[in-house]
This record gives sequence, structure tokens and C-alpha cells, in this order.
Amino acid sequence: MNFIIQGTLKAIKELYNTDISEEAIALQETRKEFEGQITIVTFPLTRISKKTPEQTGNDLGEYLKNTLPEVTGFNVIKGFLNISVSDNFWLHLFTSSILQPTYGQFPKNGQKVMVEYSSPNTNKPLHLGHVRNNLLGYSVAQILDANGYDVIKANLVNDRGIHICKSMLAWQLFGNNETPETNNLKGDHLVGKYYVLFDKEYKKQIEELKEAGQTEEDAKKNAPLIRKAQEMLLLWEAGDAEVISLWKKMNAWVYAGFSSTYKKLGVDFDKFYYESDTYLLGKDIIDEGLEKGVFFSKPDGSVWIDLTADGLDEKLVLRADGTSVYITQDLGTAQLKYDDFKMDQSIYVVGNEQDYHFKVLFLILEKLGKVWAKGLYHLSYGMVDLPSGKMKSREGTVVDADDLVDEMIATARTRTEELGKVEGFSDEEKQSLYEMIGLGALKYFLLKVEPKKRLLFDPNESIDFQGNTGPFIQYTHARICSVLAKGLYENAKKSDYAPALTNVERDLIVLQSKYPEIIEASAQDHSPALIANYIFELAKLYNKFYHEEPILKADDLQIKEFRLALSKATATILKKGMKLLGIEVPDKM
RNA sequence: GUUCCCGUAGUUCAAUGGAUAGAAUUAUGGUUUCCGGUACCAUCGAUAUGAGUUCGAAUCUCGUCGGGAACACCA
Repeated sequence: MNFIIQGTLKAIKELYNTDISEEAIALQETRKEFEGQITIVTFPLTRISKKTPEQTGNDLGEYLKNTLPEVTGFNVIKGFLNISVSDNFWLHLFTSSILQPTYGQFPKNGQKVMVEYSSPNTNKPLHLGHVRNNLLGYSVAQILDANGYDVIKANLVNDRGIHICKSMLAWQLFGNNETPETNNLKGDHLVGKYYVLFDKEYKKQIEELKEAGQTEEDAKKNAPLIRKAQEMLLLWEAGDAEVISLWKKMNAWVYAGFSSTYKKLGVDFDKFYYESDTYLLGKDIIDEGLEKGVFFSKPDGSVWIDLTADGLDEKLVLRADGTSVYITQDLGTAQLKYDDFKMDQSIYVVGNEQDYHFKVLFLILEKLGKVWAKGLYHLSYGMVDLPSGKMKSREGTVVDADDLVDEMIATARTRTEELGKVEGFSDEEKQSLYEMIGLGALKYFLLKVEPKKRLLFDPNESIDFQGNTGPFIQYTHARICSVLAKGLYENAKKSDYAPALTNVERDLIVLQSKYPEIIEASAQDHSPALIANYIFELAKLYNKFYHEEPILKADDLQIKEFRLALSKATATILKKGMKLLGIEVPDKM
């Protein structure tokens, strides 16, 4: 709506002899109860005009109407100037822009951005929390791509540490050489089973030691199992052949399991980093920091940074014995990633319980004078709650990712079969449809909420296909496809529409014209939710249009072709938008 | 204790500081023609609380109350 802004600037210059910036003009969509499509808020301008909001609105409206051919009328209500734009303008916008194949795809902007997400531990299968992380990361990557960035999807796998040793040890002790093949169990689930078993046996030992008179604290340290796990970690770090080989074997099981879950979820990565490769990094950054005086040593040899001036604490960055802590590795890994790709931005998709960690991490890198530090961003998201309360693996209230996906697909099947609309589908077509619907429901449900907000996942409700859901949008798309097929859209003439627009038609074009702004805003805010809510609005409005205006039975051939084109444009936006959420839409369902 | 995030209809979510706070769901009632009724239309229903800033506050500031999280020589 740039021509309105420019026109208004000119108006203000001529009427009030003042120059103002574009940002000073507040444009918004006209509320549907009023006449017009675009509204200017006049309150901020009254300082310049020295008139009442009403008079200012009238002055501007009159000026715009007289100077801009696209402006056909206006009204001023309580200081809001509502502008009517000609149908010709909207039709032209529709054919020259909205209907074009590249609509909503921005040209390359020459910027490179890394999105790191998923980042699983290799000691247990993925659960609902990871699902939110994966969907969010993947979707944000898609959105950035649509905005013209070069995107690198990265996954930093946490494949070492005491927690990994726990499942290894438990398998060694109790596993009887069980493998995914012998037991027909997905590798990550098998390893997770032993992680749980470790915890169970460990607790038993703690109880025994407590009964023998030890304090809880001592018991936790002295239990033979934890001691053995620690020994194993030392052996791993020393490169012990047997431990390494066990570690490789079990990790391979887990990776096979993860890769099948990723595939099911439809997410992928361009670059994997492994903590087993990176956990020793960061020491040189410590040296650098000491040299620059950003860090300081304590008498025992440990290295710290004082962030109290920034409202944070003193933070340890290297232990007295010279070994790394979590943040040491992260400093090193950040440098490694930058050296590898020289990206302009780097986005970490990590839960909000690590807000403090990332604040510290980024601040340290800035203080070290890393020019790329300003491109770092923590995409923090809220926890996923269940109606029963918080997910706790120990209490068995954790929702497993694979189970969840399977359940969604099964429900999609049941629902679809009940409706009996898949006659004539082959078995493969049916299966692929059920997957599209089940996953669409799940993904849409998790992505329609603003990332930073906590989210309540009700398994029963998520499977509801009514209302603001993925399947509703998928259905709308399928219905449009059906109309287009019947109307032989492909053969229809595709330009020179000149009908007088009905209200819904105009509303539809106006809404469609907002799509690029939404794509931009969702990248800016790192929020797929904006797109989800937008395409839902669009689907709803299309249904209203569909209900009110005949398409195939329109009296006039030109009108019919125009309405088909309008339908086609809607379907395309729905499809593109859903794709940015990682959701496929069927042509038939 | 300190810091951070969040409080909007019964429920789940919206609202670049702008008009009478929108949807979805639930409940109730309705849809001559109809291209796919998983649709459409209508009614009921909310900004936790007290101040402040502003022409104008759900939104910004401060306090109170409520929910969550972080502040480890764990990762």
C-alpha cells in the first residue's frame, strides 16, 4: 500500500507544509464494519495539522481522493480515515502479483543463516518436547528460506557424557546381548529402556545404602552403579577400545531410530555436529579471554568471568583441573560453526529453561569482541504441558514421539474411514493421506501457538479435526482442487478479469495481498504461528466466499473464470503457507 | 533471596500503543438454489489486581497476587 503512504506524505507536505517520515503514518486494515479497505489513524498527525482528528481526516481524504486515481472514496469515523480503493486496483494487484508463481517467495538476499535445532541426547527416544523443537526449527528454516536467506539446518548431537554411560552400563549388565534385531525394537527405544533400567536399579542401591545408615547424599555418590558409570566415562575419554566399541554400537542403534523418527516428522538437516568431537573445544577461547582480560583466574586455577555489571553472576568457564564445563564447549562450538560457514545469523532453537545460559553465552562472545556475536539468537520456546500436568519421564507421563505420531495417523484413518470419502484410493494413496492428515493435525496444533508461550497439549483435542486445525485447512484445499478440476481451470483464460467485485471477493483479494507481509513478519519474529493463523483466516474467508458466490454456476463466463482464478490463488497460498509449517496438503481427501 | 518468562470468554489460542478486545471449541437455534455439510450463519461469554505514562493501554512503567523457569566446578 505504498502509494497511499506516498500520497499521504505529499498531502501533509502540501496541506500543512511539513515533512514527516513514512513510519509516522499508521496504516491498518479497515475493520469490516466500516466502508473501505485501508485506514489511516489521524491522531498522530493532529500535532502537525493543528486540527481535530476529524478535520485532519477529511483534509487528507479529500486530497487523496483528488490526487490518486485508485482512491474512490473515504469516510472519517472518530479520527480514523477509511479509504476505499478501486476494484481496478485490486484486480490489477491480483493478476500482476498474487497470481504469479513466485508470489510470497522473496529473492535471495545474500544472507546466510544457521538454524540449530533438535539436538537430542543419544540415551533415550524423542518425546513431545522434542517434537515441538523439531517442528519449530524446521519451520523457521523454511520461513527464512522463503525470505531469501541461505539456510543451513544444523543438529548438535549430545552423544557423550555420563548419561550415555548409564544406558551403556545397564545394557552391559542386564542386556543379555539384546539388539534391535533380536527384539524387533527400535534402537532408540531399546537404549532408552536401559537408561530407565539404570535409574531404577540405581535407586534401589541408594535405598539399600540408606538403610545401611548412609545419608541420601552419600548414598547417591557411593552406589556401585554410579561409580561404575563414572569409571566408564573415564575409560571412554581415555579411548578404551571396548568401551568405544560398545558406545559406537549403541549409538548406531539410536541414530537408526532417530533417523526414522525424523523421517516420519518430515524434518532434515544439512550438517551434524557431535559433542564427542566438540567437547574439548573452547580451551583456546579461554586463553584468548584471559589474554584480553575478559576472564580472570582464581588462585585454585579455575577461570571465571564477572558479569555482575550486566546484572548476571560470576560464571565459571573452566574448572580448576583445566577441564571444560558446558559453556566452555558451547563457546568453542559457536566459533567452530562460524569458522565452518561464516553465517550472518545463527539461531539456536532451545527450550526456555536455558534462557540464562544463552544470555551468558552470547554476552561472553560479545565481550570477546566476536563481530559475529550480534547475529546470534536464542529461539526460546515454552514447555509442552499435558492436561495431567508436567511431563515426567520417571512417572511415565512422558509422551513418546513415535507413539504420538502413530496414534495421530491411526486416528486420521478412523476419522476418514467413518466419513467414507476414500473410495477409489489405492492402499498407498490411503496410507499417504492418513499420514498427511495425522501429521498435519499434530504439526498445526503445535505451531499455531506463539513459540515462547507454554502450550497445553491435549492428545484428545489435538485429534479433533474441527475448527482451527490442520485438517480443516487441508480440507479446504482439497475442496478447492476439486472445484478447479471440475471447472477445467487449467484451460481457462487467466487474465483480463474486469468484473465488479462483490464484497467477499474484494475481501479475499485484500487478505491474499497480505501474504508477503506475513512471511516477512514471521521471519522477523521467528514465529510460524503468524503463518498458521493467517492461513486459517484465509481458509475461513474462502469457505465464506464459496458459500456465498457460485463459481462453476456463475452466470457469466468471465465471472466464472475470475472466481476460478481466485480459488486457484487461495489454494496456492494455503499450500505454500502450510509447506512453510512443514505440512503437506492433499488434492483429494 | 535475585533474575527471567507467562496471566485474555468454561476451555485452547489471536490482537505493529489505536475504533465496539477477534477466532476456535462448548451450548442453543438456523442454512430456498449449492460447485465436497470436516462447510456456512446467528446468540451467550474474557483483558488477574492497584496505580502511573498517553489524545488513546490487553500491550509501556512500578507494585500486588497467581503459574512456570533459571541462578551448580551437571549437560
